[in-house]
Formats: sequence, structure tokens, C-alpha cells
Amino acid sequence: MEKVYSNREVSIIFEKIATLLEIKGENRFKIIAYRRAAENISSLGKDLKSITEDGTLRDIPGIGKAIGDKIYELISTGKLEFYEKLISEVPESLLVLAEIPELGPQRVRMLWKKLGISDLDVLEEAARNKNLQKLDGFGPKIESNILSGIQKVRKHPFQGRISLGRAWNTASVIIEKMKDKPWLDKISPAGSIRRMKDTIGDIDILVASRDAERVMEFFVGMEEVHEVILRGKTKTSIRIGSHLQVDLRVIAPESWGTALQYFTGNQEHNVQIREFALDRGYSLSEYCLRATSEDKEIFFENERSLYEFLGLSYIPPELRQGKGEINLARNGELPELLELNDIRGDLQFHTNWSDGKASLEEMAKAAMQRGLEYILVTDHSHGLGITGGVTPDDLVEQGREIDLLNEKYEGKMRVLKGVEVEVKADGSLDLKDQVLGSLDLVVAAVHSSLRQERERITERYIRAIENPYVHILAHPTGRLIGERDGADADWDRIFKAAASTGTLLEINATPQRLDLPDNLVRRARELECRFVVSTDAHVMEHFDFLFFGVGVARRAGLTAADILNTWPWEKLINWKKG
DNA sequence: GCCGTTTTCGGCCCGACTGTTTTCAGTCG
Repeated sequence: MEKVYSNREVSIIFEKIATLLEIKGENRFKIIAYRRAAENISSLGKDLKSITEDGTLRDIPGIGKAIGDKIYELISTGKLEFYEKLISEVPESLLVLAEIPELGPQRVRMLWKKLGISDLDVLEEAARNKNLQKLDGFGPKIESNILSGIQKVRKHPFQGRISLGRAWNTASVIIEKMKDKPWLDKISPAGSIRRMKDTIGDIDILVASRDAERVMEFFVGMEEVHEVILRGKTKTSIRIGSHLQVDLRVIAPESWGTALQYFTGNQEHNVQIREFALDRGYSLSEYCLRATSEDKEIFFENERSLYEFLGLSYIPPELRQGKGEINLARNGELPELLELNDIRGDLQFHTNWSDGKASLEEMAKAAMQRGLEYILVTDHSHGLGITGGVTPDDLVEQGREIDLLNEKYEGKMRVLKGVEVEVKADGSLDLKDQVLGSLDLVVAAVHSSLRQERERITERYIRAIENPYVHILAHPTGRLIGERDGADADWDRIFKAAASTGTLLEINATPQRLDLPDNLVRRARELECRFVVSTDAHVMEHFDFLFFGVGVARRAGLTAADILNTWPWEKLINWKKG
């Protein structure tokens, strides 16, 4: 049987093709096309396999006849002749060289063509022997940068991306340090953290100031700074710790609107906005909008006025992905996204009855302080050995404690009775229906045997979803960002089962999870699923994670109507699935 | 190689920083 390629694997192949074509010296727009296709494939929520069967491949933006045929060939035969021919002309090992910072396609081609270098060891040897300086444009500085770059690639073979939560913490620390300084006018996170992307490559921060020199001086002088990567008049990059990069950009206050728009991106969105502006006779840069017919510069106080000037409704950062949002904005069809304030209750958290660190009452108070109206207690069921979960008897006893708390905090906080019940390897649950039926809401979760083969794990999920006592499927894919991929399941089938039974899908807000991921949320919504956003808090501070879960929902284009924990608790517990 | 609310052909964003250079190419975002 030939290999079945996942979306991610196909995306990686097209990304490799783009880089190899770049080294080969192909037309740069062709390269952009492959890269764009790779990017769009990686964020699809639906299997390429079923898309090729539907014949809807060409509906994906950036996929035309040539790339569409290649995807079809790869999916249906497990091979791609074009790719095999390409790597026979351009050694695949050159891709590793291109990972070295400052070694782009032009320099890699030169090393390969002029010196016959195609792997790290040979490159290192040549650099040590000062052979690289023989090449045009290579001097001592580049040579030594290559040497240190080789060490970095060896240490971190794939560019490490960090979780949104960690990136946000670091950005907040820096912003806190700078925000009240007299030489600073405005400051904002930008880039992928502002777009609430689930993983972050580097942190972008934008500052408006009349005294850029002062800002830069402060920035590079912070105690957290491990290394200054680059330092210019308006743009400086530093490294914090071993590999987390922070880019700071300083602009004059009048450029704030265009600059924040530019620095938030993503790149594809920016290209599309700039093309959109050009079509209307304006050239857009981070500094201003310039009318191309006359020499006139237009400045914007904020992003909203810029978008509106161009005839678009305001596009929230989370939707700036270059995937059709500009057309929606032009037609006034953007969704009114879920807001953090819309969330009234949290539907998954843990206490010291299982693996949580705080008592039920402490957690209830912490949730109350954050403005929540209700919380659903969901300690682990006892089947999950490692966490010392709750037994049926424990749940009865916990129920009494909950009743007391509800008397004590009546009108301020409502604690709902629930559990996070374990879905066993065969899809059965480790608590009896009778026990589940005594609770307000039941959350079911898969924690073990995530590596089951696709058909089996899909059936397992569906069996859990079809249980009439299961209201919510927790962290559906089971992924842990940077540690393990989620289950390989037939998500379309699972989502259809969830939609038809009315089972809610959780958007787990813990930064290491963010599960469902935004692309699958988008797909599930197309299939008419509904959702909850839950923190999965294990300590009091974790209730703050809600912010990240709302970010995922917003990236997927969800509104408050899609999320059931925007409802009052009375409505929620009287709601019956199905 | 993709794409079209002026286009099925002829376009395809815009600028900062560095290192190597005497005016610019390469890389990055």
C-alpha cells in the first residue's frame, strides 16, 4: 500500500520545493506561489484526501492547475515526479544550509555551485579554513556568522517555536517596563502574538516615540537581554534566553495606524492589503498611505481609520491571515467575533479532589474575582490512574460541598456539578451512566492511547460523543504543543457526529493545548458544531487562560452565538443535547 | 505559478539592516 500523506506532510514538501527552486534560481513569483500553497495547506481543517475526492482542490486559495495536479498525484500515487526530478538536480541536503541565519538562497547556491558545498560538515571545514572569503560578496564577517549559525542549527535543528502563553508573558514583562516612560508615546504587542497564533516564532513589539534612540538604548539595556542580534535606528532585535527573539520597531506617533497595521501582519494579509490599496491608487507602507497620482501623504491615528479609508470594515488582528478576510471586509460580511466579556462561566477546571492544587472554594473565589458567574467542577474520574481521580462516592461527597458553597455564594457564584470522565481505549467511559446522570454537565476526554490507528480512534471518539450523558468533548485532539501531535483521526466524521448529537466541542484554553486548534474549529463550525471555551485550570491563576481560548475562537471566526458558555447557567443546565 | 467588481495576459508590497561595497545585493519580515 502506498503512503497516505497528511496535510502537514504535503505542506512540508511544497515548502521544500519552494526553497529548492529558490536555490535553483527559478522565477521568484513561482516560488511565492509554492510557498503560499504550502502555507494554505497547513492551515486547512479538512483532509486533502477528501478534498481531492470531492474535486474541490482548486477552491483553496493559491492552488491552481499546476499545484492542484501535483497534490492530486501525491495523494493518489504517494509520489511526486516533479519533486523527485527536482532533488536529482538540486541536492536536498542544501535545505539544511538554508536553515542557517543569513544564509539565503543566493549564498547557498554560490556555495554549492562555486565550492561544491552541500552539507554542514563540509561547510564548517571550508569556513574554518577561510575558504568562503574567496567568493564574491563573502567577507570575514559573513564567514564567522556562518560558523556560529552552524552551531545554532546543530543545537536547534528545527526552529523552535514557543507557546502563545509563554510569548505573551515575555511580551508583557517588556511592555510593563517601558509603558510609563516619558519618552514613549504608545506601545503595543504586534505580529503573531497580537494575532493570537497558537505558536510564536518571535515576539514583535511596536513603539511610537519621538526619541527612538532613547527607546533603543533602554531596550538593549534590559537585564533579560542575552544578545543583541541587530541594532538600527528604528528596528532592533534581541535574544532573550537561548533562542527567544524579540523585535522592536520604533516609529513616529503620526504613523501609528499604518505602522501597527503593518507590524501585525501576517505577511500575506499585508501583501493583499497593499495590493488592494494600489488598485485604488495608493501605496501603503508602515509610515503612511501615499496617493500615487500626487505627492500626498495620509496619516492615520489608528488601524480602524486606515481600513475604513480604504473602504473596508475594521479587520480584527486574529482574522488577518490572508485567507479571504479582505473580501469579507469589503462586503461588510466579517463576523462579530466573540469577546472575552461574553464568557460567563468556565466549564473545565480541577481541584485538590484530583490533580488540581487548590480547594474548591479557593477556585470558586478566584473565578469570581475574574468576573465569572459560574464554574463547572470537572475533576478527573478515577480510571486515569496518574491523577488520583474521583470515584462515584467522591462525587456524592463533593456534591455536598458544592451545595454548601452555592448557599454561601448565592447570587455571586454558581458551582455546577460535573466530571472529566475518561474515554477508555474502546470508547466506553469509566463511570456508569447512572453516575453521569446525577451531574449537571459531563465532560469526556481522551488521555491515553492517542496513537491508535485512525479508524479505531475515530470510532472511539464517536462512541463517546454518542453517549447521551456526555455534553462536552474536552481537548479533542490531545495535542501538547511542542511535545506531541494530536490524534490522527477522521475529524470530519467526528464533527458530523458531534453536530448531529449536539455534543459540544471544547476549545481548551491552556496554552500548551489550545485544542481544538483554530483550523479545526473553523471546519467544525462549517459542519454546524457548537463549542465551549474552557480553561482546564489546575491552579487559581489558570483562569486567566480564558484570554487565549477566546483568541483561538476569534481566529476561527466564532461569534458569541457559537459558544454555549456565554449563556447564563440556568439556561445551560436546562439545555439538553440532541 | 496564480489570478481577475477595469485584466485569460501581464502583473505580482515595501522597507530596515548588514556587510561588502563605493552604490548595492542579500536577507528578513
